[in-house]
Amino acid sequence: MKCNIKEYEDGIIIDNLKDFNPVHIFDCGQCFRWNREEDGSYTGVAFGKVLNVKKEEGRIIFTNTNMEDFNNIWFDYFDLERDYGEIKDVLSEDPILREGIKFGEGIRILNQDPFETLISFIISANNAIPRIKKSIELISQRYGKYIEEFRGEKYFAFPSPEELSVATVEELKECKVGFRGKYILDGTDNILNGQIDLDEIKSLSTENVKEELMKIKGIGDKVSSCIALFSMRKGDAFPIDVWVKRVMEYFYLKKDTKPKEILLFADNKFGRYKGFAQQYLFYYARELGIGKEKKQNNRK
DNA sequence: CGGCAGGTTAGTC
DNA sequence: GACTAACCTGCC
Repeated sequence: MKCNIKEYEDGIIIDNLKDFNPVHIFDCGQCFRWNREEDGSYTGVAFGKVLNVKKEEGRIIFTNTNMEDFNNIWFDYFDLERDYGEIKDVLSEDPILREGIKFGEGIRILNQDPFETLISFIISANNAIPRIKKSIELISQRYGKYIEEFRGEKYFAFPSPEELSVATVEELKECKVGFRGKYILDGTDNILNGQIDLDEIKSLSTENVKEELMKIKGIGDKVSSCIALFSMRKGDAFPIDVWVKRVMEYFYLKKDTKPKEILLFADNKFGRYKGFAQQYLFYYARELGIGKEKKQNNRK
């Protein structure tokens, strides 16, 4: 990478970091523990650390960290070794995606902790983002380790499988997970007793990763694709939620289409980068307000 | 305040 | 194999 990384008293500053837009990274549904501060920066928790991220005059400022943590955790977490220029070049061959890339400029797919991602996306099923965030926060407060206070807020790590295994369905209900409590426990069980080894399945093909993950109750096609894409470097995973379905039908298929067929189409069209394509399309859809035409009285 | 959003399961055909 | 009601909570 040709960018300039400097350490300062409370963190790291990077000049000339291409393809890094905090808004698009944190606001595209891939992560749930990042929150916007009043100054426009984002504070979040990952791998037991609290970090603040801000883009200012083309520089990226990582606050509350140091060179060691940056190298050991954040470099990989933010997928900084990946050349998004190459991905954008390939995807730009499609004229629709060329437009989408403009709106989603600076998006990166994070490499998150697999267990946290697994539980988070079990919670995401049939759920809305603010509620998902709330549940994950409550679970972290209740079962995770206290990390520190940052700008007046207390931060907790997401629990390990061991820490979460003491939970009961009743307790999880208090964390607002609704009917998903039993799925969370089934997932935790499967990881704890070694039925599914997340580090091991990482090396499988996307299709086989999904198959392994779907052995867990509450994990189907969409959720397993999200876990593969957002925590296991499976850039060819293509999670199809209602929004992706709408976007794909609107731009390409022009008619009601089953997820299986959408996946097939995406595979032909975008190939090994279809996971990234999905992220860019999401922004294009948002910009154009696709899906809102039926109910105009929406936000924004 | 009733209606609705949102993936997966489990049941029915 | 395809189709669909039910699941829980918060927001409109």
